[in-house]
Amino acid sequence: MPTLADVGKVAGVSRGTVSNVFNHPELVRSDVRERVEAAARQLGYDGPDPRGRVLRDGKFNAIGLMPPGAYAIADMMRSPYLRELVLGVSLACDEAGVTLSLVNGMDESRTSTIRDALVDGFILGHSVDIDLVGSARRRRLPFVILESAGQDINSIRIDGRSGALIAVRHLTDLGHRNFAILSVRRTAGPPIVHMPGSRKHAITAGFALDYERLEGFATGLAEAQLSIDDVPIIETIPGDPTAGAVVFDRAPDATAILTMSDWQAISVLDEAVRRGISVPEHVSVVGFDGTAASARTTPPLTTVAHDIVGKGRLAAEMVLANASPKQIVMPVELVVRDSTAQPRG
Amino acid sequence: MPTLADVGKVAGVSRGTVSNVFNHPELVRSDVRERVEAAARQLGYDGPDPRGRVLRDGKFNAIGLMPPGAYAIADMMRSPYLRELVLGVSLACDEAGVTLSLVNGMDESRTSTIRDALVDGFILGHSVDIDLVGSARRRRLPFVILESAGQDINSIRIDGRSGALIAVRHLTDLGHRNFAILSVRRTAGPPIVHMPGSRKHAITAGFALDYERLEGFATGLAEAQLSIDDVPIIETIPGDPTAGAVVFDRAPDATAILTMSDWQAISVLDEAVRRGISVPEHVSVVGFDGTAASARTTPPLTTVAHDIVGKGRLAAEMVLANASPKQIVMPVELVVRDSTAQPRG
DNA sequence: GCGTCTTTTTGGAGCGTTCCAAGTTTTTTC
DNA sequence: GAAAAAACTTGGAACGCTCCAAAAAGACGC
Repeated sequence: MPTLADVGKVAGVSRGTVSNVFNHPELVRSDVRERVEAAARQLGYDGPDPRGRVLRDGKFNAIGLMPPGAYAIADMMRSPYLRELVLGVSLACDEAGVTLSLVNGMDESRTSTIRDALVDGFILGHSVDIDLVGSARRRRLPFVILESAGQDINSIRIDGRSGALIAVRHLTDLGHRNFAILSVRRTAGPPIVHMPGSRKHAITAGFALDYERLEGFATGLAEAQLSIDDVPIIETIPGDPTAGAVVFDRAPDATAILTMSDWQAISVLDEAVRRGISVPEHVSVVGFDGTAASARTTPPLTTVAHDIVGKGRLAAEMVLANASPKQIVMPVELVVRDSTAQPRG
Repeated sequence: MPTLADVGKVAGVSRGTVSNVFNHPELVRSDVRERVEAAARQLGYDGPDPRGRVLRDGKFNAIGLMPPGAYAIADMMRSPYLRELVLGVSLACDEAGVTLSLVNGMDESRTSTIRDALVDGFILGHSVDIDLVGSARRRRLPFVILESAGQDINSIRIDGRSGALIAVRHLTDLGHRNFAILSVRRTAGPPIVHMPGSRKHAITAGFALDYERLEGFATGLAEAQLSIDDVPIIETIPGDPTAGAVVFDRAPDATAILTMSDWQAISVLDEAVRRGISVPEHVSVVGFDGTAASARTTPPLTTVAHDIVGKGRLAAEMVLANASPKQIVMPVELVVRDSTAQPRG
């Protein structure tokens, strides 16, 4: 493969001039420029090799996005939530003319991914086991971590506690007394069921966000003289298609199902159709996230919404701006649609 | 920032040995390894800088995906079709441990994107105006182009002609005689309406796929003694939310609407709801692509389906394998659901 | 202990570019 | 037509790494 220097030799000019022909043509006299271009054509040289540029400039013009938890990059296309997050990130990347690299990071390999990715900054979804923040720090690149707090680092998270609280209040106001909670399992594996009595207070390890939401649920239930300890809690990975079935099997008496993502709520809705259970007549369902998908289900989903696209965009902008660390908490809001109603008689 | 050489100096060993500690630790005696690791810790050196590695190895361990037509990378999250395509690509990337770079390419900048992207190969969605193939060739990297033919290059396309044909046959078999066609506009801009009589034979520039499909429609109509020249043809960009409205406004007598993507068909379905037109009682609608979304609409969409995820996966595998050029044509199949029925009396 | 074989370590070469201060040529001005 | 100013070109330095052939060190057998 010809290089800048080869072209220069043929055209009888220096490397620097050839470089200028491609990058700053206005600095080169036109006859020289033409000679260089002719030489380049003759050698089949099509402009500076990005590899050399990267070393010299030290920049990749790309940011990396790593999915949270046990997700692979393919899951970012499947999850309604992640899809909107990626949309927001890509909007900012489009504007900044920067490439978006979807970097994989299943568990152990996450840290090596961080070490080796060809990016100028990261957006990290949080992981349970791994010291992502430490790895990211060591790489000395700007980064934002989502749904996780931390001093002196960029983070964006939602107010999960309030979100959970308003969801429960909405349902208790409607008169519900029998709940089930569909919580998130953050590691790969089958659903975990915690029935009342048969469990410790603490639930399987999750993200900070998950504990917060559980707390919010507990507070809301307590306000209605109910205890979360009497509520079945089922944990599934977000895309688990069996989530709905497990809920109906293990909590048949619930009149209200609280979930931690729209994706899970959709699974519940699908299973309800399969079993001839009608929503909201027999059972009320509340989603979480407020994805576009939640507005298009049958019935449209009541959900705890936040601006996912805006979150993704903001995350990308923070990475790109590389300013001093900020911790941002995004507000949530209950969007009431048709999947919740008073319990029957 | 410390470098390999700095670490070597502190540990009293050569650069090569430090490199081995990080990349081939089994080649280094353990006491030396520990000394090097200590030196690295002391200097805050966290492993070889990927910039140097890229220059030396000449590989990026990434493939680039460029969206077709006037799409930006954000649109890949919006379009049901592209979303599945990206899913397929990312599945193959996950398996190969390769990063997926979403590279932008609005029109003129596409070729420079190809020149500069930090990837080992490309998957290109076709573009109308630009000589993508030429640029990709010059970069001398393996690439696949989608929905576009070409000698001596990798390409994957669907059999659009047959797809269009079976869609029309399905509708004429049901007894439909009044059609409208919702075609694709491949450049940015508002809908273009071609009414019978007021148009030339040729339609606005599109992809090869679009012409093929128009041909297939024409053939199918001719089989039923109908002429495509009597059919209103409306061209919209795929995500245009007004597509449905334009169709109903300009082709109010149609009992059957042929589209070129599920996304457009969904827009028609939405507009039908808004106007109180019921599908399939008042009007039949056929989608194209066979996305997962098409199975979840109300009513579920009859559509010309192909294996989009498989296509994306295959494209990535071809790029990764870098074998001799293949031209692949994928079969299509009519999936009959509930959006088509006999026309009313 | 000495030669032989094996395991480790070394340091030069090269990957292709861009920057920049210094040098050279061309143009302008009087 | 010479001096000054402007325009253009040059080539060394640096970016940080990995490979590899050769050198050095260590292990082993007798």
